Amino acid sequence: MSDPSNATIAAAFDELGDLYELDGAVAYRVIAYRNAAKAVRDASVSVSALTREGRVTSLPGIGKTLEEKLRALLETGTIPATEKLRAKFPPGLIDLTRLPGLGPKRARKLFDELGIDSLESLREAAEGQKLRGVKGFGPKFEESVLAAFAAGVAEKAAPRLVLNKAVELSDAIVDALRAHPAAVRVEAAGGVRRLADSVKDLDIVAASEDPPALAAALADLDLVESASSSGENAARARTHNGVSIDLRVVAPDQFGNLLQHFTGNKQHNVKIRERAVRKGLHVSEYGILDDATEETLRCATEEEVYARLGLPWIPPELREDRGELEPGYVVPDLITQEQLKGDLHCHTTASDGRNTALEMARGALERGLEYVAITDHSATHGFGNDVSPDALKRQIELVRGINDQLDGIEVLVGTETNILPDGAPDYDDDLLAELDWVVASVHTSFGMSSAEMTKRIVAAIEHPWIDCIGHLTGRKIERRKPYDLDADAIFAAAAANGTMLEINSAPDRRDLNDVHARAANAVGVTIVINTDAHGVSTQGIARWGIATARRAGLTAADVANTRPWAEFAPLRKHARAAAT
DNA sequence: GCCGTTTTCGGCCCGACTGTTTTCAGTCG
Repeated sequence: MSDPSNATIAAAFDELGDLYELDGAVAYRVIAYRNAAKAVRDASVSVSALTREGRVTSLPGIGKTLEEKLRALLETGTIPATEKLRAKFPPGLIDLTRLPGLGPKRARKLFDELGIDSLESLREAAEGQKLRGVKGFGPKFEESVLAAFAAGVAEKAAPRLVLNKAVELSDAIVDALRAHPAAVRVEAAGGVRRLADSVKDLDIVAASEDPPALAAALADLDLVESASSSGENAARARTHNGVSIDLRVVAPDQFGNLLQHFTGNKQHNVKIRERAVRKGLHVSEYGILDDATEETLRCATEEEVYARLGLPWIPPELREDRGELEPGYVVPDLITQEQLKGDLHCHTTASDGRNTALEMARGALERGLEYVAITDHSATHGFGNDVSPDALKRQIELVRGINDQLDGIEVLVGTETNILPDGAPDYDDDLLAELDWVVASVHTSFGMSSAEMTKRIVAAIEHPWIDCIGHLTGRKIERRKPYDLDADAIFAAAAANGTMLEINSAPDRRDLNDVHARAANAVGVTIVINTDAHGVSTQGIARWGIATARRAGLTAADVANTRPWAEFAPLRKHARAAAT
């Protein structure tokens, strides 16, 4: 049995939090488990390893009790308290809380008094008008339950929107509202502003001298299917494709407070308010109340909000309570897309791309890059998109010719070679040696154990001609889980071998993710940000890789392909091997 | 259940809405 991953441990703590909540534990105990789950999820090292080393209580929110539970999980594969509570509450009980207006307390009450233990039994009770018999429940609740079932809310968890789709929609709404005469300022907030992997809904904030007019304007947008206003200064809407939008409007002199509040994330805000309370200050979306003067400071800008709290302005991408509020934290000068000088991973018509190598090279040049690597899929890729060894030899000639012909950009010939299950690339070493640059990626056999997958990737990292590992975990955001691997071991091997790890910029990959990128950087791995573009039209997607790098706190100096070609070139294994 | 410039106990963020209530607990963002 291999050690549980951080994701597995975090899920176990979340489940225990849910179970304690159903059990009626004091709220702070439940919060403690949720906080611990977050700390584990955000940890840049293996929590299993920390536990074995006796250092796990150094993580914020993990004390002696949770350490004990972690030890039990490692030794027996389960936590006794979890087993006990699972026996007490049917698994379907948690599902009930997916319904609007039904939280753990009320779900528990329905279970105790009516024996409701699943979505199905809840539906039957609502249809039979049995719910109104329970104190605190009435006909309106029965109606809302049936409406939720009719809308399909109960059947599946609400889908989350991958960031690029969310940004596209959010931009359209923000632009439309800005055009309204009552608008003074309109900005996207929430996960869109933090450039999270995906978002649940869109949060939009605005400043206006006439809030109701702007709230009403949201309902009139073409892309809005239905809208309801809740209060004069707020509106909630749904788009035709089912995305929820929350709009909040305040006076211009409070806009900074509102923007800060709705940018979040929740943990960041909670920590900010907890710190503020110790200074006699109370932070809300309307202002900062000072106990000493009983006056509320309204802030037109976010900078004022943070300054009043004795903090530097923190870029939204870093507002995740991952250390950015700790004393002495220095806000890094985060990398920007304009600082990228090269792209080391893209495809052409030789494999599954839509444009030729010449077109991709020109596209990169037009985007201001100094170097680009042509890296088509390798011999065993399949789907009819593989490049045989002979075809790769022809590709070498072709790309070398393009490089001679194009001024202003270095065009490298490379490959994205498959990492076979035994860790070997699928071209001969002699052929790989002829290339300028080799990315190696896992495209098959995702289901290996963590130990096997780690061994496989480390073998690739140790290969003399593999310069870089592509999309390390294979995740597809909201569609496919990352494969199991020991990230710490892989980062150590990459640092030791001088093998680079990419942040793949495909908006549904962003792999390395933010947590991994931070951890890899911390142990000295050389990181590059690549587009993996399959056509000229998507060569701009580096913005999503940049977003992940910023969320990881990386600066230009932390990312190798911000360097000019003359400085980047010698960092490649291909250059180092040629020099010896 | 965690934690400390309120330090080993007694605290632990903010505001709004909802449906059900006679004053509010629970839920949500």
